[in-house]
Amino acid sequence: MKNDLPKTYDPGSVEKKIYEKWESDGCFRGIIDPDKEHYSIAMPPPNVTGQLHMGHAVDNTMQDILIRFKRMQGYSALWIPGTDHAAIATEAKIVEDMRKDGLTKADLGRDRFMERAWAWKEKFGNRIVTQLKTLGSSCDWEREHFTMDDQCSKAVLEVFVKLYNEKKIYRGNRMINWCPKCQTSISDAEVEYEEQSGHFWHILYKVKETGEMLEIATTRPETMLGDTAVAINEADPRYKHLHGMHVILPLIDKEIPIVCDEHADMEKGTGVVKITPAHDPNDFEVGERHDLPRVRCFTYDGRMTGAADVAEYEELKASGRLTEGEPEVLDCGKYAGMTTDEARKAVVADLEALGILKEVEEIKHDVGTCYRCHTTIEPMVSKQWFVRMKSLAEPAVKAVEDGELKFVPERFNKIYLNWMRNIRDWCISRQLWWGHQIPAWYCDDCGEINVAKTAPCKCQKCGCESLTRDPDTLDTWFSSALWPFSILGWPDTENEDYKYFYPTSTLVTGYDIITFWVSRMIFSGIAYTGKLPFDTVVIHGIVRDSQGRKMSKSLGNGVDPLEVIEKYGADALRFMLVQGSSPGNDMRYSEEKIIAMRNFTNKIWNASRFLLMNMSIDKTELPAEDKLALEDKWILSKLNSLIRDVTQNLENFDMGVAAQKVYDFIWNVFCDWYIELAKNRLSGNDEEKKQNVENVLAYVLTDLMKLLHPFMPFITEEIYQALPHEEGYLMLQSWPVFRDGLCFPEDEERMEKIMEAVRTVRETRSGLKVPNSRKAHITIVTADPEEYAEAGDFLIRLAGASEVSIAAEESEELSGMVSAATSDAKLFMPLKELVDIESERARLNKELEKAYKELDFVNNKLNNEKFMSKAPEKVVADIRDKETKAKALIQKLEEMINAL
RNA sequence: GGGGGUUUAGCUCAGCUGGGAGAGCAUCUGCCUUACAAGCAGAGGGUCACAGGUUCGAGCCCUGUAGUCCCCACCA
Repeated sequence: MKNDLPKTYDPGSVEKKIYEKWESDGCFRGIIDPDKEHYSIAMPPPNVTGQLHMGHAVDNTMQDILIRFKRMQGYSALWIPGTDHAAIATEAKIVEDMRKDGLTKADLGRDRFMERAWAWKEKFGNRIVTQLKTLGSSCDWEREHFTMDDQCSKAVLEVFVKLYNEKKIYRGNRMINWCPKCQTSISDAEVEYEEQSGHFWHILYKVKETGEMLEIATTRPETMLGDTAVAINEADPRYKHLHGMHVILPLIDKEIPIVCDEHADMEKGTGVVKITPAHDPNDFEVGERHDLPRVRCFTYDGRMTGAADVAEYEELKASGRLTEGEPEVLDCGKYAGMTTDEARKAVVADLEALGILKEVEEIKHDVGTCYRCHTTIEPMVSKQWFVRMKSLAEPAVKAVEDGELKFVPERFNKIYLNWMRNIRDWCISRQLWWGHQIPAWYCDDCGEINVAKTAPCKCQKCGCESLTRDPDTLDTWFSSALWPFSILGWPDTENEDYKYFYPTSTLVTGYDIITFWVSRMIFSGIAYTGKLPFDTVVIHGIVRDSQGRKMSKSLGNGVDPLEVIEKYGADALRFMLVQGSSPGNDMRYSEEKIIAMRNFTNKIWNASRFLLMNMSIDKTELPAEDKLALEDKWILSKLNSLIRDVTQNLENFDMGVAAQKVYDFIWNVFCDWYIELAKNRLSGNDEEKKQNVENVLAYVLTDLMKLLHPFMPFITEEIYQALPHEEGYLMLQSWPVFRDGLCFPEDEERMEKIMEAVRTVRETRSGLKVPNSRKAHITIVTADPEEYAEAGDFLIRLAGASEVSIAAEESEELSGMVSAATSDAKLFMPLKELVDIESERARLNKELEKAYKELDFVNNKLNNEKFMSKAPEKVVADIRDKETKAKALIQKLEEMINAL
């Protein structure tokens, strides 16, 4: 007997204690067991920059639900956690942090900077781990990884060298996205477009040969200094006479050719477009086609180039180190040193002064910005490392087309395929220090590129021993692309973990990183391990604030999951995040919702408390079938269906639906009905009955705790431990299975009839405003009294009956009583004084009206020949059943009205 | 410019392959019924955005329209 349990559930005191026990007893450990099938998940590694936010909470809750479910189902489950070094994001934060101390990267130098960075990583990486534990994540911490640890770094080197040798990685001067603030290149995927208002400046360029003025529109006049051509469309009748001619570039009076190129669209603007091959992706391509010189007029920190920049270029040229395709540098003269914004103003002013600024148009256009710092991106030609994507993308496209890998929900297949089919070469070098340094050494003598896993002692070409390592690091996604197998020991393919747990099973992540990460893991897995890294990608949405806005630091509307857990418990938070959500859709956070879930934990707590207070058994054993009461069979049968449904839902990744069903069952079936009915036997004197009902209660509650466990691991474990139970933890028990022997459809039906009677009485009493204390002797008149054998106890317990008589026929003495009807029975209550005959008649007539409406509906169907001939049997049978019931109800009601 | 999501009760959202519309919160009524007032019992509240179509039957399938959100794209 335990009646000392507190009336409200206190998650704070329970959760931490349980997690520690699980962990110290090794419950999270993935075990290599050849007799079992494996189920593994690689956790999307949170960045070491920050702390847990709601996004992580959803992501990890969903993974934990799956892993706990599969673990209980008997799979050898492994969930590998870890963190990501998040190159650019982390470096930016570290640099910011350094600035507080008045330091810059240059002040510290690379080695000391890295020391500082690692210290940062330790601090924030650990914080994330603690936070994931608070959520209840059942991951194997002994296998925790970090994208820059030895094992992951080894995989990175392996891949880089392999791809380089296969000529799938190359270094070249190509158009890249440059972030002047982060001072690094970024990949196409990392550019975010923002609508900004800007201008269209119409500038007049003079044609050298004819002297006429050509009108050219641009949004970026400052780039004109780097123009090396203007383009027209070959077919454009307006400019046919200009083929092969030249224009004089204003401001610097440089002669540049007029070229014909498909890029020039006759429909747009004036049909003439300036070409700046070094600073515009399209122009770059035009330049390629026409072999135009590339002239760079911006520096890497976002200013106009000047004499010093030119000198630097000349020096490089003189040393013979200039690589192919490297742009020339222009001395912008009076504009040199200005920021691009300043230069734009100056250029426009000068053009205007010259009288060749024909028009200024206000426009809105999309401007590329850095996804980390939202600085405007400068497209630049720059020498970077690239991955040739075509051959890698092909099998990755095919895998999804062929259905070997699927996204849940399915619509994300499309998004993925669209991206993968249109992929361009991936710029993987970053001008950062925090990351995997590129394993390339340049010969100081001959310039040869030496790529190797370890520093070579001499140049492979000329044998010179003076080598300089490429200072750049790799895109952070380069290492995370290898995550599912690098954490399992690849490239050591003989590693036991790799052999057993790879490929992983399911990937759970948000739709926002499908292109960044998911797609790259897919092609990487295929290319390097020969296998897809997972077979299913479960996509969830993002958590928004209560007004539907994205949670963000700048809005200050973020909700800290830890504070929520502190206040309401991890179980409540987890349940809120999945219940009522659907795959791939965003959800809103609201305090009301989480309170509702906290209330649910409390409901569970109290239901369990009630059981424990009445519990005399110390071992749960389901009574033999003939010892089961009607309500026992009913709940067991319902539970059986619940097990089947919830299992199915979880297997389909419908976690929201599964959660909802368990919630409904616990609250509206188990608590509201079964526990109330159980009280009949619990408070009686029959020891055997008492034991039987205790067993059923414990049995059902135990299974419910199992079904709920993946969603609410803590409270279920706590309750399980308090109930009579098998040795060990709930989290390691086996998942309930559907049992043929526990299907009692007839009993379910009989029970539903009695429940209908209970509801009808309650409804009637409520309509009459009968005080709760006022009990009544209820008479049930039914053609089949057997069916209602148990109804007496139920009505007494649940419907304010003092006594219940069951009769096959109506007798004299029932006349003058308040009456109500179900389709199967008439119910009489001596509450006459509460109602006069007219209002009683009105009440019954209202019921009757409803019944006739029902009959109308049914008749409509039955008289519809097409329906009768085409509708499936089951539907027709259902209608016929309703007809019978409606008719019965009408008959009963009419008799009652007549008897008034 | 292309693609996708979404539109269901006052609010937030479910609704599985088409078979008479659901939950939580909020509202109203009555209850401290010995697990729970963070609770119990009952009630009200919806032309499922709009217009067509397919079907015996449409919230669900098809076409179009509108609102809203997002993604992708090189628009000078």
